[in-house]
Amino acid sequence: MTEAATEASVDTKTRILTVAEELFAEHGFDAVSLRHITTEAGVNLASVNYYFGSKEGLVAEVISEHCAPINRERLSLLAEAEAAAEGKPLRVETIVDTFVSPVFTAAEAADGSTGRFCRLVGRVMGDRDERVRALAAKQFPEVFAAYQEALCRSLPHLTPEVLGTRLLFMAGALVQSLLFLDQIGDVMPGPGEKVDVATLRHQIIPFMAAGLSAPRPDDSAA
Amino acid sequence: MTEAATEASVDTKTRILTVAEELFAEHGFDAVSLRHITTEAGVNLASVNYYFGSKEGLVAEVISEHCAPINRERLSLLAEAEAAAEGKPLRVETIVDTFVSPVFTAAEAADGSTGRFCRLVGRVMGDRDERVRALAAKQFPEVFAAYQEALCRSLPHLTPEVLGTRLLFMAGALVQSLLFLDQIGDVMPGPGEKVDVATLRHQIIPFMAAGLSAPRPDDSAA
DNA sequence: GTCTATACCACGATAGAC
DNA sequence: GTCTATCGTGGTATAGAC
Repeated sequence: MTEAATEASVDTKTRILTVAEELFAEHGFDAVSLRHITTEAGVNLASVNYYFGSKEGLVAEVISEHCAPINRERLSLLAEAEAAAEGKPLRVETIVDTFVSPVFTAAEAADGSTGRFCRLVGRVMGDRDERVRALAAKQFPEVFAAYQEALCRSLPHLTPEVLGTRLLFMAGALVQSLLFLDQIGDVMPGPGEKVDVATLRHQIIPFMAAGLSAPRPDDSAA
Repeated sequence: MTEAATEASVDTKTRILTVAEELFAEHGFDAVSLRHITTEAGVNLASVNYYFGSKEGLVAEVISEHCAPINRERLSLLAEAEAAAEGKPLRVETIVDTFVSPVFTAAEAADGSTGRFCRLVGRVMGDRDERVRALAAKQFPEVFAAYQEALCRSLPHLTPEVLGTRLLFMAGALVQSLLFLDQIGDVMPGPGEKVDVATLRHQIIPFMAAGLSAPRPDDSAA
């Protein structure tokens, strides 16, 4: 941020980040020690604290590096779709697609297994440490507002408040699905129904679109 | 389990459990040390290991004590509804209600703040430690199967596989909503829109019912 | 500025005395 | 069944070399 990075510092810093990302995705944030990371990266233990301030700082950096481009692509795809629609409200499925697709695209683009990336994303939002979640949530308001606005135009029978809540439901379903991807077999009793990322992506869009488009809560009260 | 519990041992064990539940809900599973728990409970540090084997064992016990009654009530409410329907398929909203209500009932019944309980439930499923999630998932197949069957009857146009996946989406949305309840203000950009448990409960049912009832994935493919 | 060596304190776990 | 003492490992802070 403040200093012009020399080659050496960039090397050390990125080496830490690369290894950390790998190990965090594989074993979780607090199952991986700084000693493990620094040994694997061939750097000194204290350099983590030097470059990132703390372990949490390192975690935050890893999170940022993954979430920022996804959110940027979301806004970009949404803007594209809106430009193409020329003022007309978008189909809800289209809106959902721009929200969901960047996540799966990133998952497939990640070198190595896609499962690793999914677990990392899932871990971020599902983390029990409030500070970690807060870091992830920090990037969200802008994205949230854009989708809320788009949905308001497409679903004029619903209030912004209701749509806001439903956006949270949507994000929750997505995140939790990613988190449980690797142990779906444990919770599904059926015989080896394996659910892969492609299936998930294909099935989640109609679910979300229908949920978002549901009648007003008051209309279906028990 | 194996030994007949004496008064003293029960006292120590339950005292640990009570304090642990409180502190876990408040600060998270690994933010609370065994020393913190045992000091607060007025028992010796080693007694946790004696009664629960490990910290993870204690966590598992706390989880079990919360999830088991919720899942029992789910099955009970579902069975009641099915008995009342006399063989006819249930309304999807009814099914969703039996799934969601026990969670919120438990949240409101918890002495102290309801937020604490919500966070605990959220933490269990959102935990980054796979072993913790696996413990929670262990109780699920039975519940999962019952709901999958009920939904198949109510939504005959959908396959069990699709409904199974949507059940996961539903559970995910619920869990993640609980987890983020206390920091919704951070992610929602609007001016102080506070979302309380009652609102959440009221709004989540139509969302889920509509999502579950959505057309087959193939029908709405892009 | 960048990096290293090292010391510190809190944690979970366990062995063995009582 | 309960306690004390202790072990290995964790994150963190700092003094000082380059």
